[in-house]
Amino acid sequence: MTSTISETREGGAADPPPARRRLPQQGPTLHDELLAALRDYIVEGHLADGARVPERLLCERFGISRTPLREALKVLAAEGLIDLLPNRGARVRELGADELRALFDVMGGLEALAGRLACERINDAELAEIEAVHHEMYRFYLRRDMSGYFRCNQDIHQMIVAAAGNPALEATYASFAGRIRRVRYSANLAKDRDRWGEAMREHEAILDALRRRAGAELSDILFQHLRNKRKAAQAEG
Amino acid sequence: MTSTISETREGGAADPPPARRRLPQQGPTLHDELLAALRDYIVEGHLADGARVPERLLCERFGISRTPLREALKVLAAEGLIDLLPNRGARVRELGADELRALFDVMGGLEALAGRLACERINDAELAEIEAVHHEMYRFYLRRDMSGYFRCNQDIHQMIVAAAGNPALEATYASFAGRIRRVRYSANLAKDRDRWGEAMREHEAILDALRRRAGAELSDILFQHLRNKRKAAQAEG
DNA sequence: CTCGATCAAAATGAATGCAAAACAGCATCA
DNA sequence: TGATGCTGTTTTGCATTCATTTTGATCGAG
Repeated sequence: MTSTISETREGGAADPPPARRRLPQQGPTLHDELLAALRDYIVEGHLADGARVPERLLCERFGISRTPLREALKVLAAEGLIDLLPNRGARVRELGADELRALFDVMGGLEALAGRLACERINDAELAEIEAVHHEMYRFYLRRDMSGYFRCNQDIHQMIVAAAGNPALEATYASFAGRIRRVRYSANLAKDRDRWGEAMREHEAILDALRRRAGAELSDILFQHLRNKRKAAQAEG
Repeated sequence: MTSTISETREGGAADPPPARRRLPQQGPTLHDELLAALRDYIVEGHLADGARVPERLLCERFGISRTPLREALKVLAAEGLIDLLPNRGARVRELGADELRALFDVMGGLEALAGRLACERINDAELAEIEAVHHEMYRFYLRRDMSGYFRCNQDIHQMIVAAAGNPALEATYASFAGRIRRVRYSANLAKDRDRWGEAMREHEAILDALRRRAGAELSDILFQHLRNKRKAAQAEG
């Protein structure tokens, strides 16, 4: 990621503007890079919930003027990552339990759709890839390696969405995933051994339905899978 | 709609800026109104497919400067209504057959989700409302009144989405509906008597599943319903 | 006559400037 | 002592300005 936009480090806030480079705007637009950088910055959780997002500060941090920053903020507001209060600046959107549930349900619906579409298009090679990751995930499960398990888990869901071959779906899914990722729902499966096993069984069912190209069935499983995931995450607050 | 933003009429383009009023920014933000106005303007199809969207012109039309307009354009680009080519301005996004199919599929997935959620929450009063519109639609069908039929049809789908009680879903659904509405898919049911009857039967099934609160089943029906709708629309291109 | 290069005009991307609104601190008063 | 009104500062929203790129046209060569 050799981006033009680079965050100056977080700790020392008293940096003089680091001599803005004036490279001749080669390929990608400055605005787009800034947008992506800001989105990552927020999704990664560097800003506290409900925290003000002062323009001035971010301008200095990213070394740009207010105009492109404000454009990016409008887009992020439209995406639902921040709230834009008139004359009162931007705040990181806080997610109440209800909103979080709503987002999870939409994620479930999107995955359900992805599963249905994937059953129509997926070929054996793609399926084999997913199966490979699935087995890797199973090994992590046996070893009780949560971080590895999570990584595989996320990869599988992402691969199903990709297998749907629907760019609009993929983009929407990514957007919702970002909104949810902000939340620290440490769905701590280690403390809930039952849920972990249940999730593993659900994944077996997912793969089985996918192998059989059973679209409607896979759709249901995926939606319920997300539901259960949400419940496990919220139960533990 | 007594909006601050009002389009000057379309025909005469040689209007001098109509003495911009400087009211003290009362309630709603100027930017938001502009955004909504522009979105409507594009969704309503006032701009040809792939047409350039010249900033200057729109600035004069809406009586504002380029800054808020450009902010709105960024948002619309993020929503997928327009393409923003670097240094080459904005163009109304053209939808090829593939993209249109992808959008329809997502709409189908969203409606499927809405149906599932609606089955969990809907009460008898809401159900009765939908049934009322359904019967009204049936009367339009018997009279072969397409425009009335379409209106009811759209209302029903909207009501199902609303009954899901999920703001995020509702917003996403509205966004996709706007993107699709741009397309002139005159799903001319008059010419395809069979499809019209079939659609009517599908709606009967939808209502039946909703009455029985059969979420998964309704989900399938709605997705297939959208699929068939798309096929009918595209068959006639 | 067609194709390519050069140059003026327009449009875009970003920065700066300015007026209005919100915020913070202090003084005043009940 | 606590609430309230005033004032200076900061922040936001929009307009304007500047630099760069694209666009269109004219001219010339093959």
